[in-house]
Amino acid sequence: MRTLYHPSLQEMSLPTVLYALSDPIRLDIVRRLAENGEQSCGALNLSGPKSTLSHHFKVLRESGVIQTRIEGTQRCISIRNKDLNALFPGLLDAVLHSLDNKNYAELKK
Amino acid sequence: MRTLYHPSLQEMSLPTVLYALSDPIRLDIVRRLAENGEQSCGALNLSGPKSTLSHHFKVLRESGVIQTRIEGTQRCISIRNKDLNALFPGLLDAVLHSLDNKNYAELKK
DNA sequence: TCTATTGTTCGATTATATTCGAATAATAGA
DNA sequence: TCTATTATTCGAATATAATCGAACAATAGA
Repeated sequence: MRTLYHPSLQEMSLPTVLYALSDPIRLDIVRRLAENGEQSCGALNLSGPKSTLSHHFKVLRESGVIQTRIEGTQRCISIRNKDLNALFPGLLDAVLHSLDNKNYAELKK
Repeated sequence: MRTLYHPSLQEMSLPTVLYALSDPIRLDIVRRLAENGEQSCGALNLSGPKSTLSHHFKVLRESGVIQTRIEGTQRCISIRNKDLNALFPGLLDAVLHSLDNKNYAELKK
């Protein structure tokens, strides 16, 4: 828990990023971060067991989609916009716009 | 084998499409289809066991990424461009451009 | 120092995916 | 009808991922 792994640009890959984004809960996290900017994990106000959410934060972080900044007892997470756009231009925007474009009832349960 | 399932627009979802695209082999298939248009499975000239490749074709098809047209003993597959762009505007282009943008050595083995 | 807060990590269970040989299906052509 | 071609499906083995309670870690504040 001391240090949290973040991949370098070289370590990031498209399949891994797409995989991280292929889960409704994780998409929901990314959408909230895109709307409201950096937030602590708790501030996202997600439902479900903490350990499950922590797992999803980890998948997103280790794929390079988000970064985690430690501040006291909190973990402030945000989207790695710059890095994502450098490697995969337009991808994140397309994903976020698609979320607006379509109904994802499974995200709202 | 008589009929091959294709999801309707309503049945397609972003997580499922992203998942289908999150595999190097499947990304390779999509890239080849984007470059050369509709082709029979065999014409793609992919390496590896047929049953494995057939599995990947199925994942792509059942997610809505590709469509399969039966012609004799062959299966002609192509990207569902129109449907993908209607539901997830810009997503496929971003994925394809990302493939050009970055090196994916793991695709070339 | 004690306690509350905020998350992570561990470990076990369950679920889902991947892989690929063998069998099968459908068709074309001789 | 027989055979080759093309690809899917089956089934079993292996691998990977999701879930979540319980234990743990780190810090803030009283």
